[in-house]
Amino acid sequence: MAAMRPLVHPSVDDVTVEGILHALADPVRVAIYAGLAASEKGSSCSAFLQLDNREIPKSTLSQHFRALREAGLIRSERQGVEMRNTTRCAEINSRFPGLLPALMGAYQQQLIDRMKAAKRKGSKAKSG
Amino acid sequence: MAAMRPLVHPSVDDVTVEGILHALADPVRVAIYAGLAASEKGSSCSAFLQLDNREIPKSTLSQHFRALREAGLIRSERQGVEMRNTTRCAEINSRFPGLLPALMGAYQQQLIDRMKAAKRKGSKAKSG
DNA sequence: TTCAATAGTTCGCAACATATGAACTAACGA
DNA sequence: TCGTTAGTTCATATGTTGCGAACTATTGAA
Repeated sequence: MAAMRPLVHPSVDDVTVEGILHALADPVRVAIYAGLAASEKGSSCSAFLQLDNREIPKSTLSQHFRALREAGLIRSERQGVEMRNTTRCAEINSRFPGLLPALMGAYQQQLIDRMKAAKRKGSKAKSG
Repeated sequence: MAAMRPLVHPSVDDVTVEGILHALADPVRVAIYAGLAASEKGSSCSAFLQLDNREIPKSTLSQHFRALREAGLIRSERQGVEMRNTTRCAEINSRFPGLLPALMGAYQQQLIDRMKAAKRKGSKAKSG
């Protein structure tokens, strides 16, 4: 028992904006997506078990990958004992031009702002 | 009893990308936001009780406005017996340049694609 | 004042979603 | 066949959402 059905990848025409936004409204999933986008040949799931100094349980991680997959943001294919995950950003970019760059750019901006804020606070209070 | 506390509007510096995406991952809220963006002097809540040929219960509508407000996307102020809701898109645009246009543009694209698909289907099956 | 009308909010609960430990499947190599 | 590594599924506890009913707030009569 416990079926282990094949992975679902929507066609690019079935990808929805609300699906993308929902998937990328979660910081963990954004970090995963950004990591995949940065790596040239994709990454396994377990590459993200430790993320941003935080332990992610692997069942949780599996759910996050599923969310990204079913939103159409990534493609996952088995490669031996592990999974090769890659972004589908080219496809999505051709359907919704500029959406993903804008999203990721805003997250990047937010990260910069937060680092600046942390630095300000750090110099004010000497040592957290 | 039943407190009716004052409306919460985050400062623009406290607006988060994940908050915006979560708020705009809901088609009803997107329709509201788009409606507000289109109207010159803002709209009341009840202007959206009927939306896209669908009845929205007013308690539900109230929650949607709250979600948009607390994500920092709109500002609501009482004006007599009703509420004046306006977008905060200028503020957000200066913090996350291009994010909102990209989002709304993608939704617009999706709408166009759906209309095209419906037309195709309509001419194939004569009268769906 | 008191009453009614209009516009939103809050409450309570049912339905749905999410996070995670435990138990599982799947591929590989010894 | 067994062990190992990688990921999925299940059960469940906890969180979130949708909506009817009951409430608050403001205005405008009477």
